[in-house]
Amino acid sequence: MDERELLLLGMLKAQSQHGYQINEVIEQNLGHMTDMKKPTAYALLERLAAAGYVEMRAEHAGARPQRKVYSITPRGEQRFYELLRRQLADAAPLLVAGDIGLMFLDALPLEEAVTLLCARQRKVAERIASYEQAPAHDLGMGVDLALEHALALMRADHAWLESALARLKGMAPVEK
Amino acid sequence: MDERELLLLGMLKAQSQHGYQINEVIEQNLGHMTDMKKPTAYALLERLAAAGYVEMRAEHAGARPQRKVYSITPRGEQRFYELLRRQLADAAPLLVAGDIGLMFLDALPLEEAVTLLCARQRKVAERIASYEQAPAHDLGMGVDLALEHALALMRADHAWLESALARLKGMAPVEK
DNA sequence: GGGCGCATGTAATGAGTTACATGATTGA
DNA sequence: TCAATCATGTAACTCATTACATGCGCCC
Repeated sequence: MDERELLLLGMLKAQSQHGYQINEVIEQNLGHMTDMKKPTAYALLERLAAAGYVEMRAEHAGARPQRKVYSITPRGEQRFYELLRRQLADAAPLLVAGDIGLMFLDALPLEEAVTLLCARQRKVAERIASYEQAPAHDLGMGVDLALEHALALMRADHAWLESALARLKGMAPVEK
Repeated sequence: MDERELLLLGMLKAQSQHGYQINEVIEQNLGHMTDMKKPTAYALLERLAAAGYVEMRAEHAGARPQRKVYSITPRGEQRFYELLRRQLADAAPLLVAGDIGLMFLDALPLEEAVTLLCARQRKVAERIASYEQAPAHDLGMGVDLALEHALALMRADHAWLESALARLKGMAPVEK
């Protein structure tokens, strides 16, 4: 949750924006980094405004619907740096949901387990490919770093699956 | 959420248990795999019972407090296999909270960024060490697989930090 | 009899998602 | 005029967490 706050503050620090804009950037450019949904972002922006971290000014200027442009406040900048420092120094526990499945792998016949993990590996490969051709940086070099980090983890995941599959296949045909 | 259901069903498939027992195993042996808290587990068990996936029978046998022993039902086993297959074949999006921080790294002076990432790397190293001396397997070989997988990812994380730090340090002293 | 371990929860709170609602403008 | 896009949400629901509550038995 903190990371979503950091994301919004960071985006507003780079440039004042209205909610729709923010949601567009998230959907189109940052889909790899967060899965925050639109209503969540709108609600968070309101909470940030209530906390005094951002300011809202209505703007039904020339354009069509009235929009609410948010800008970061000095207190918001402080908050941004606080969250940023905390998150950079912190190592998230890194719980992968799929690991629970791995735990019970031996409940299935080896052959099927291999098939399923192959499918998983294929999906990981696809995701890697989609990250690799990500649409260049928009918000500075940090985004590249983050993307690279995500890629490194996914490649490790793929490699681990490779070795696990090799081992599983190795023990499969013994019992026949 | 599905993975928590899978975890409980898997544990009950291996052996009928009461809630307290399950929570103990989770706290003591599976702390690396899930962060589910006690009240959550109790509530989930009730939901599973309501759904007909597990059966509950009260047992105020010899021992002290009355306990509720849960056993998996045939429908529960079906559900278990369904969830297991889905999760084995599925590649979770793998969103790491810390990546958001990385995105805004350039908002800090290089030197400080390096210090903070060093701290993060240290924490990752500690976590790796704690996983490495994990208390052997309890629930079959699958647990070892899952642990190994988690370790592989953490080692990749550590290695990536190493290379990123090297690069950052390389560009630091230019501007002085 | 006082504290610890066993065993089960409840209540309050908050965060997030999905699906839906609303209304204005622009282009075909 | 109809659909798409812009722009903002609300309502209902689910899930999870935290902090607290309860009560029994065992051991010192």
